[in-house]
Formats: sequence, structure tokens, C-alpha cells
Amino acid sequence: MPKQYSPTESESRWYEFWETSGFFAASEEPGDTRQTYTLAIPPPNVTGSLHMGHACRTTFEDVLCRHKRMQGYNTLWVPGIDHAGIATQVVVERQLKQEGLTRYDLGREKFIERVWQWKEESGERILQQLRKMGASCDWPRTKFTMDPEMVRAVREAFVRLYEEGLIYRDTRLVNWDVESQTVLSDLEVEQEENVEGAMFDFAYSLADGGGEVVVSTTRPETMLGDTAVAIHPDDGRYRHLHGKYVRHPFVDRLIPVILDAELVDPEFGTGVVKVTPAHDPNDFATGKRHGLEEINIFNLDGTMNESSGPFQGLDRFDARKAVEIELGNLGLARGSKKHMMTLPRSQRSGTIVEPMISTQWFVKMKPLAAPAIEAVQDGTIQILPPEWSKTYFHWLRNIQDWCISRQLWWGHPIPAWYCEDCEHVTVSREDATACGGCGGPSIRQDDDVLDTWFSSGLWPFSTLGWPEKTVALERFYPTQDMETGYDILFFWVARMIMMGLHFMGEVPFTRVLLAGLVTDERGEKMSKVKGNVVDPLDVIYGATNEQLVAKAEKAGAKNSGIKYLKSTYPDGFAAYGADALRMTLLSYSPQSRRIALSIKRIEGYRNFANKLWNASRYALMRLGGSSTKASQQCPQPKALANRWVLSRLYHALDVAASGLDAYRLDEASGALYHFVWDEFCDWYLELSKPALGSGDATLIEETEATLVHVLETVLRALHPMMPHITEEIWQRVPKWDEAPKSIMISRFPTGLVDAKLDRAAERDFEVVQAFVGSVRTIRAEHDVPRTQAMRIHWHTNDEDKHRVLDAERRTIEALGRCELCFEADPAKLDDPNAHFKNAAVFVNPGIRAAVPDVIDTEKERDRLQRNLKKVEKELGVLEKKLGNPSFVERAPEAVVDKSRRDSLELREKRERLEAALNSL
RNA sequence: GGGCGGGUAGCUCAGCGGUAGAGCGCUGGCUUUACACGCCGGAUGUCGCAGGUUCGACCCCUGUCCCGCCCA
Repeated sequence: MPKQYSPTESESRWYEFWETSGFFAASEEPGDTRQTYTLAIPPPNVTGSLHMGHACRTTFEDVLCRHKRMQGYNTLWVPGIDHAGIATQVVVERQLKQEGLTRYDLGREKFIERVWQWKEESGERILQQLRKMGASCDWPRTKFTMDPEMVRAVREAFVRLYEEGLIYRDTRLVNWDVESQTVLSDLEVEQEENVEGAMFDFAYSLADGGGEVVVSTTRPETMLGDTAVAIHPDDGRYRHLHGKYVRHPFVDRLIPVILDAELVDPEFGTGVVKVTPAHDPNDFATGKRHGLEEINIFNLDGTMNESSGPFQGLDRFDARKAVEIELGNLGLARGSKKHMMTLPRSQRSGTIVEPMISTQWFVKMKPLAAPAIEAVQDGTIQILPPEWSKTYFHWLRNIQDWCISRQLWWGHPIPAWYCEDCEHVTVSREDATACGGCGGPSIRQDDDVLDTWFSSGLWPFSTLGWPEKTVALERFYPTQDMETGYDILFFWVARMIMMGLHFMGEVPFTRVLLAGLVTDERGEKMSKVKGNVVDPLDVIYGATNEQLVAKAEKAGAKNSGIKYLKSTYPDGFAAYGADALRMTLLSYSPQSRRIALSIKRIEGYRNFANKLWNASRYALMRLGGSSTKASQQCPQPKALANRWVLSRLYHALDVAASGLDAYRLDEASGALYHFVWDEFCDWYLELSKPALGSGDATLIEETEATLVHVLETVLRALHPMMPHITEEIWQRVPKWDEAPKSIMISRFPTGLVDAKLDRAAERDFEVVQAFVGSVRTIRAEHDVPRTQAMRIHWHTNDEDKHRVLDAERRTIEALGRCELCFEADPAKLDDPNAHFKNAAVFVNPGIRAAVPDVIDTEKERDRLQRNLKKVEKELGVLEKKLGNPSFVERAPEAVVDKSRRDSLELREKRERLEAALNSL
């Protein structure tokens, strides 16, 4: 084994081994009675390339699946990809643009062909990339949301909802994305806050010539669609306007003054409001109340249409300027001032969304939401971290109907046909050939497609074969866990719950695990423009700074982004490996909404992988000449170090098990990390050296058995988190006969079921650790060279401690590079003519020791004073507490007792330290 | 306007009613035959601010100020 672990080659080798061995496959065998564990992947977009978000999802999910698989569950992790309507269409349109074409040049059919072609090229790429992370998906079951079975499921769902009256068509004010030229659901519109805009005032002249009214607006161009001017019915200032009309200055139209208490806040602005029913939600509602005409003034691309008179053809923002100028020319402008406002933007294109009146398909949500609320309320579905349930409830309780039609070409066509001879709309599972109403042949399918999230909502059961009653559906639905980012709680999770309950009559999963979003190490969102995108593959395989910069430049990063990249990662990334990246991502608390990924941290876990590698190298070397193998039984050693390390191992396994169960993967991975590094490597391996070199056959045998047992066990415990390196090592560990051929199909180690904590061993070993620690501190602080042995005179009245120090004398001497001499007469420890000659002293609980002939007086004084200060501070706190009668009375006895004991110990320590200080 | 989350060591973050923790960074020493991607030491915090509850508060409550996100 080389000195350094290099993940690159090893990871792909083992991954291939697992995949070709069929270890990822879930079983549909009729005789298989194992409990199932199912998790459906949040399908990445077909156009996507692996980013940290995917890496994070994949890691968490893979840990859950591998853990369950090792626990003996029939585990199914369903992989798949999403057709991602808008996103994909935009990508392909961009490609076309480079060829100087638009989708209209190709026509719908050719365009869709082109997208499929692109899908074939790029669709598999993201799945290949997930494999690089170690994802143990059941690949042959991969589903694409536009696969024929998925199409069938989508149609079935649509038709059923339509038949149940839950899908309907309606004309209302919708969110229009003028760039993508499609309607958006409310969720796809993001509000950009605190944008500086202008509030523009202008006057409408009264039609009867009797003066004017002044209105304010941030969108002057919309006045071209004004069909009313509203005032508050109780506003005395405008009583004279009741029943009057104003004249539109640009289009030939008389506009009524209406009274509306709901729309108008008399305190705001002039107290007169212009009303544009076709382009503002509040005005739309007002229009409905008053039966106002709705005049659409925009074309679908955001330019002004024929209703906008002289402004026709202008872009909406140019029209704004033009309207202001013209109003000025007519002497109607009344000035403008700065105004902070909120702008609705398309999540996809970023363009400002235009409210427009349009006929679209909607899903009635209230009836679907009610059971979804209940399922979380009654605990059928558990959301973790639990705070998110509040957000979930709030959204579902205030839910609006969902606009599901999109004016795109790429997506599931809406299975509705319009008849040219009658009004009937035919909605059908099969492609319709005749009108379902009049039977006439002149029908035309709806041009629109469905919102991507409509098919995603069916994911947990459509992927298992629904609406067919398949074995998979029967066996694996409902799934157990749904792991995803909180950003799609509404988009996806809530909708899956609603759809699952509606179509399957059962929740789609029983736990929702929400993780934070990965950001850069400053906590800023990763973005191509900022140049702070960390590509998981670069982290896994390594990249030079030049490569990172080149990539960022190609992706369109700004100069500041490039600068950041150059200064933050001047040396680029080493090939840290997937396991290191996985551990890093796992180490962040899922409670946190932000995972500020730090490369230094990845490096730390790369180092951990190397540590594990070398610890194993050591263990395997030591075992080389012996016939000891890892066994399935826990050894029963006698030596303290062996007993101790087993106890600590099982303690760590226990923490890991609860962490895995509670979705605290940070705690689980942390427990194993610290066990391996701080206890197994730093203490146990060092302890094993003198033991294995002792010549004591019994000791050697039990130490070998313990060593290999701990290693083999901790590898299995780490496997879900670091699958590759654990396999690489595990394969080399000598094991029991008929051991499985891969660690991934071995059993996950259980904690305290297998072994009890050995409290006595832990307590005794703490004495050893403290003693060795004190010796090392003295050596370090007094610059005693490592080669110089230190003689240590010690004393204790405590029988237990005496026993331990006697028994572990060799260990301590080896670890501390010292020589221990018990001194029966404690007075000699203070006697400058005996042991206390140029001596350093230390005081551990119940134990005192003097180390003669080593000190530098100044340093020792300094050190003692530092210690003394600490002791006094602690003692002060304790004595204040104990001096408080109500503490002694009211605090639990154990707490009071402990304080008493600690205080006694500290007093003794203070006394010794003072004595030592005085004798310097 | 409403809601949620956060403010703990230089940085990124855990933690929790009983004397403050990790990783990185900083610092001193070490070619210790598993590992310098290492080993052994050391330093570092009025736990945002102000009240309150409690024998005891970083932790619970109230108010307040910042930061972020979501919804309207």
C-alpha cells in the first residue's frame, strides 16, 4: 500500500465493481420478504450539469440508502431526470441562436425533435456525474419525465382531475413572461425588493371641462389601458367628481370616475387611483367589481399593441418614457419623485413579469391541499427539520389555484381538443380523433404544454409504473424518505404529497428531509457571473487555478468574480476525491439553511481519508505475519487499552446510529471521524505498538484481534459516508470465512446491541490519558528533548488510581517517554532535597507528581501561574455557588455533590501549585 | 405588511438550563519506521444588546438592533 491514498483511480474502479455486480438493484422477487426502503431521487434537469446542490442531495441520499441496504432492507433508490420545460427549451433555443435560427424557423415538430436529440446527447451526462459521487441508484430503473410511461401517467392524472372538476380552464390575470412568452405560476415569479423607481404624477382632464384629477403611478405606460379613475366614496375632497368622466389624452375614450373603498387609500398620494384592469391584479379585481372594460395594451413579446394608439410598436419600457414625454407636451405631467418598489421577475428568464389577461388551465387546489395539511398535522408525514412544517402549512392554507398550462413547445402536451364546430372541449387519455361533444372530426389539440412540476408531482408513483398496478408500485409505494432542498418545498414536495394522496390514497413518503442550499464559503449564492461556482468534479478530480479561471471566463464571470477566484484558490484544487467531498457535505448541520462550502474543509476530510488509509496500512502491516482475522464476534480482551478502544468504538457506533436515524448525518459522521482520528489513531494505535512488541503472546493475540475488529467495524460504519475508500481498505482486511464480497452488502454495525460500554475501562483510561497529557505538556513547555527520558515521581492515596497507574506503567512510559517511580511518602515530592530539585510538578485529580531536573525556572513559574489562575477562576465560580444556600437546597443533589467534589479537588490542586510556586 | 431562520474564538459553524466546542487559521516544538494530507504542546470568546424567569441562562421568556430567506 502506498503512503498516500489517491482516490481517483480507486473510486471509479470500485464503483464499476458495484454497478456490474448488481449491488444497487432492488429486488422484485416474489419470495423476497425483506422490509423495503425506497427513496425517489429529486430528478435533475436533463440539461443540467452536476453542481454542488446535486452533489449534496446525492450524498445525503446515498448515505441513507447505503445505510438501509446494509441494515438488510430491500432498498430502492429510483433515479431519473426531469425534462424541465422552460429550462431545456431555453438551452436549445440558445443553441439555435448560434446557428442564426429561432424555434419558429424550425417549426414546432422539428424543434421538438431537436430537443430530443439534445436530450439523447446530454441526458446521460448528469447521471454519469452522479455516479462519480458514488450514487447507488438502481440505474436500470432510470426514468425520464417524458418517457412513454410517464406520458401515460401524466395524461391519466390530467384526465382524472379534469373529470373530477379539479382541472378547469379560465380567463384571468396571469403572470406573463414576455421573454419566454409563456405564462408562469405564482411560484415561478420572484419579487425583487427595494428597487428604486419613480412615482410619476399626471392629470386627467374632466370630460366636462370642469378641471382635472391627478393620479400617481410607477408605470405610466399602463395608462393606455386605463378604464376608470377611482376615488374613495367617503373622500370629501372629491365629492364633486361623483358620476363624472375624464377624457383619455391619447386614445379616444371617456373614462368613468368610480367609487371604490377597497382599492383606494385616501391617505396615499392624491387619493385618486388610475385603474388598469388588464394589467394589475388589484385593478383587475376592481374592474370585476365595477364591470369595467379590460383593455390589453401589450403584445405577447412586451411591445405595445394596437390598443395603445400612437405608442403602438414601442417596447414597454420605451413606451413608459414616451408616455411621460407626451403627457409633458400636453401639459398634463405633474412631476415625479423617487419611489422604492418591488418588481416581479421571472424565475427563469429574469425579465419583469407582466400581468396579462389570458385563458389558461388551472388546478383547483383547496380540495387537494386539505388532506395534505392533515397528513403532516397528524404525523403521517414528518418534516425535518420540523420548523419547515409551519412554512408548509402557511402555504397550503393560503393556496391559490395552480396555473398549469405553459406556452412552450417542450413538455407534456395538454390532452385537450377543441372542436371547430361546437363549443365542446374533449379531454382524453388517448389522442382524440373526433369531438366528444358533436362527434365532428374538426378538432385541434391545445397548443400548450403542462408545467414541468405537474409531472414531477407524480414522481414517487409514476416512476413505479402507475397507473399500472405493477409489482414495483405494490412493493415500493409509499416510499420512506424524500430528501431535497427546502427551496422546492412548495414547487415539488407539497405537490407530490397532494398528488400522492389524491391518486394513490396514501402519502407518497413518510419523511421529508430538507437540507440547506450550498453557497460559497462567504455564504454567497454560487453564480456563474460571480465566478464562485465550485464544480464538484473539479473538487473530486482536481483542477489548477488556470483551469478554474478559464472555466469561469467561459461561463461569463465578471472581472470581480475572476479576481475572487484567483485570490481565493491560487493553487486550484487537489484531487480530493468523492469521499472527501461527501464527508464535507455531511459535516454541515442540516438545521442550517446555508451550507457555506469551504475548500479547506474538503481538504480536511481528504486528510481524514488519508489518515484512515494510513491507520489501515499500519494495522494490516502488523497483522501481516499473523493469522488473526476480523471476526463477526466482538473480542473479549483483558488489557485496558483493548477494552477501552472497544468501548469507545461502540460508543461512537451508537452516536452514529442515532445520527443516521434522526437525519443528523453531521453528528453521525462527526462521531466516526473523531473516533477514528482522536481515539483510534492518536491513542489506540500508539498503545498497540508497545503491546504488539511486548513478547506477551496473550496480549499480542488479543491486541491483534481488537485492532482488526475495530478497523473492520469502523470501515463498515463509515461505508455509507465514504463508500470508496472503505471498500478499498475492507477488501484487504483479513476477514472471517464467507465474508461478503463487498463491504456494501455487509451488515451495518450496530452499536450497543453488540457490546456494552465498558465504563470501568473508560474511567481508568482517562487517568492514563490525563497522566500522559501532563507529562507531554511538561516536556513541551520545558523543551525537554524527546530523546531525553524524564523521571517522574508520583503519589496517590486513591487505590483505584494507584492500581491503574501500576498496571499501565509501561504504556505510560512508552507514550510519555518517561520513567515512573511511585513515591510512598508525599512529602518527598515537595522536598527540594529529594525529588523536588529543579522539578516541574503537575497535579491530576487524586495524583501528584514531580519531575526533577528539567525545569527552566522562569518558564515553570510562568506555567504554574497560568495554571493557578485557571484553577482560581474555576474555584471562585464553584465556591460562590456552594456559598449560596439556595443552590445547595434547590439544585439536584448530583449537581451539588459534583460541585463539592470538584471544589475539593481544585483546592488541593491550588495548594500544590502554590507550594510549588513558593519553592521555586 | 406578515412569517421563518440566524447573530458563539480571526474565519466557517456545532452546541446547550449546571465551570464554553470542532474544523481551518495562529503559535512553539518534533525526520517518533502508519500518516508532514503527520505527531506532541500552546494561545484565543463580557456566546448581538437590554430586561425578566431560575439556586443557576449562551441555552427559556419579553423587548430591541442588525443580517439572510420566504410569503403578500
